[in-house]
Amino acid sequence: MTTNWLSESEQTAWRNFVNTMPDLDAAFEADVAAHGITMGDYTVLVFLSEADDHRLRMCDLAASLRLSPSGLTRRLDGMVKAGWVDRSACSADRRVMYAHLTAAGIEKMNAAAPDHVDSVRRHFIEPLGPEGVQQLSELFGLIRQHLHQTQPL
Amino acid sequence: MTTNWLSESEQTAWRNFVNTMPDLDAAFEADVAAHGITMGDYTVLVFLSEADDHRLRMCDLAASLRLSPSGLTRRLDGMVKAGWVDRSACSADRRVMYAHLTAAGIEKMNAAAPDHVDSVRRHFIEPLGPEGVQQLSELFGLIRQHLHQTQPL
DNA sequence: CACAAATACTTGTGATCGCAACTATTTCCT
DNA sequence: AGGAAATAGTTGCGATCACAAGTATTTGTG
Repeated sequence: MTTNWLSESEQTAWRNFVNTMPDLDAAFEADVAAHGITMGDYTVLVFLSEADDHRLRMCDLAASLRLSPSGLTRRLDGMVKAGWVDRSACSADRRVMYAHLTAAGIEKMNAAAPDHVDSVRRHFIEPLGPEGVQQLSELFGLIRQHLHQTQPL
Repeated sequence: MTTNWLSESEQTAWRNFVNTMPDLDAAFEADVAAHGITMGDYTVLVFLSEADDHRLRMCDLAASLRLSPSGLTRRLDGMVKAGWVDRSACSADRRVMYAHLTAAGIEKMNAAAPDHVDSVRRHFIEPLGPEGVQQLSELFGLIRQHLHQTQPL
């Protein structure tokens, strides 16, 4: 059987998507860099700031970030050194380490968050318009749903 | 002035998008791994196979791939070692190196491309449906257009 | 209870990639 | 023509991240 190649319009859609994504990522990265952090750092700050007591178990945080255990260990190394996060043991389960947001980390989060939201507005929300936002939300909902049915996650 | 936070629906759209992207990337990566290559390798194969004489100047290829010059040098190191690409000098301009697809590289491309297209169909085209593909194409066109007007590319 | 299996985390190693610095070559300007 | 500036590529270095292996602790099973 011969390959079922993409049609003209499918091709265009795919390329629009694939070519835009790296630039969009780069735009967010560039904006948040004004605060001396990366999007990776920022995402850690987001999850910790939303958590009870501003702390999460390493394994839970790794899952949220889609990061391997070792990846999270190394990322936190940097953030601990920067003073935004510290580690604390868990008395109930001594295998567990908590990642805990420091005062400086909260401060950094509070400084960066409004600018990041603004960044999302400028690069993502505004170009799409209200209808576009709604459409894109549904479309990625479809992709996400299909992935979760299909992928051996 | 207080921060102009995202509305409920904007929040949902943004999270649908941000949470889905890594999984979608991972799905493509996992599919193409069956051929012993990464999406990075695959993209190199695509650009070279579409080029005249199956070769491109390093700088042009780097720009297409959105890779730094050094990044491309290192990536090609691996692909040369694997035998899919070789380097050749340019007689007209002795600063430039061509990246040139080998017979093995063409073979690898021909083997991987149908499976990758199938992968795009399954994870991206089919969940969206014909209308969704069209919508998403337009939406990313808007984002792309806005980025290019705004960003100091 | 005891021991196997699962879980949580860290470390060693290697891949990917960007920035800065460097060499080589070409182009531009006077 | 001649020298400054631009362009093409590589290398040193450091950051990020995953996989495999190893340690420590807890859970589950006979």
